[in-house]
Amino acid sequence: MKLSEGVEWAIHACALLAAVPPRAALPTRKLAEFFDLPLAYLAKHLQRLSNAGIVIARKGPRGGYALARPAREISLLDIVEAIEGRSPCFSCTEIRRRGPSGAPATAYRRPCGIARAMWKAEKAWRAELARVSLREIQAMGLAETPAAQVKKATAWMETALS
Amino acid sequence: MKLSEGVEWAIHACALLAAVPPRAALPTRKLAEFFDLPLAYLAKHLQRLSNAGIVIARKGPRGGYALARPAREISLLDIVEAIEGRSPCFSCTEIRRRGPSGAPATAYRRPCGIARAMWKAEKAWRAELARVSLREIQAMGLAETPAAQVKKATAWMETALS
DNA sequence: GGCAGGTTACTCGGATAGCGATTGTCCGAGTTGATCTGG
DNA sequence: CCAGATCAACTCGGACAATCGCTATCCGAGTAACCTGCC
Repeated sequence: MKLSEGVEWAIHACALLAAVPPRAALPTRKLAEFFDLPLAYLAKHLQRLSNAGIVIARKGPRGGYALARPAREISLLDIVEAIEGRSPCFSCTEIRRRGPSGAPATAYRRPCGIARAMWKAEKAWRAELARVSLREIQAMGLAETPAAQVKKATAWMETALS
Repeated sequence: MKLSEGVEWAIHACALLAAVPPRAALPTRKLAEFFDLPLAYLAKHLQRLSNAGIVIARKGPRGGYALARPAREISLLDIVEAIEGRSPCFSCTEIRRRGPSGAPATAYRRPCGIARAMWKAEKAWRAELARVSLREIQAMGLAETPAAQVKKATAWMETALS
């Protein structure tokens, strides 16, 4: 039960993309430089985000990635699902049917109670993630980062886009 | 982001142990037989439950496993954590400190906002799992299983304990 | 008949291989911007 | 000086290895019941 670290990378990357001016794009190379992460592997995660329709890719010179929607309309859940997949964490293998006191599927009217409980908890988790938007994440980051670092980042962004 | 199937096995096993009369114990062999699961692998998970103090192991003839506490005092969270571990799903590697606009740890007063959001969602998930007790799981299973199967299971249990 | 000791069989527990998924990496396809040439 | 075609560099995208954790298994340690022999 461990989320891949790619989730963390993807969220940070999206948060940075939220700060990119409209009509501009940030290439993988620059993103990797900003976070000091391995370029090739970060590219793989950005590719996932692209496939999920969260970011838009632009090829060629002056190309790169940009958010596909306003930051307010992107939730943490969107990003997590893009990286980790949309399949449920808990998969019911219908153990109750097996063994000496089991019965064929037709005998059971409702899904397994254990699975229902697990799925309910999972739903609560997803709901909490869906509630927080990338916009809020970005705002939090700006508010809680030392002013000196924010200035550095702003300057870096300008040189990266020029 | 996938829970190991051992979690499902452990919960089913605990639910069955909840039906065992007081002072009696059910060995791994019988549990594996009841669910038609590989004995050696199921044993590994029961071992985890034992280490976590959820079940009590009794060695020797007429030995086996029994719940360490009343079913009402065992939550799904206890079982999940016993199998999957107690470490948080999302681990923050402090990406914000890295790269050209990073700063040493002392510059940041609060934990990373992304980590806080992820942990909050995780907390909601855990809370939901902690809310449902093994007692409820057992009751659900009894209520929703066809009467014929319940009778079979009861008979099986008597022969298993004799 | 009761009791003590030894035996036996049954149980758990940790240490040990195999495999799939995540991690990590690479080069080719595609596109855009700049350049160069001719009018 | 301008327009068009060419070129070249930069970008993403999917295909390809390596490593780690989950899956699966085994045999040894320990214990409680049982059986036997003796008192």
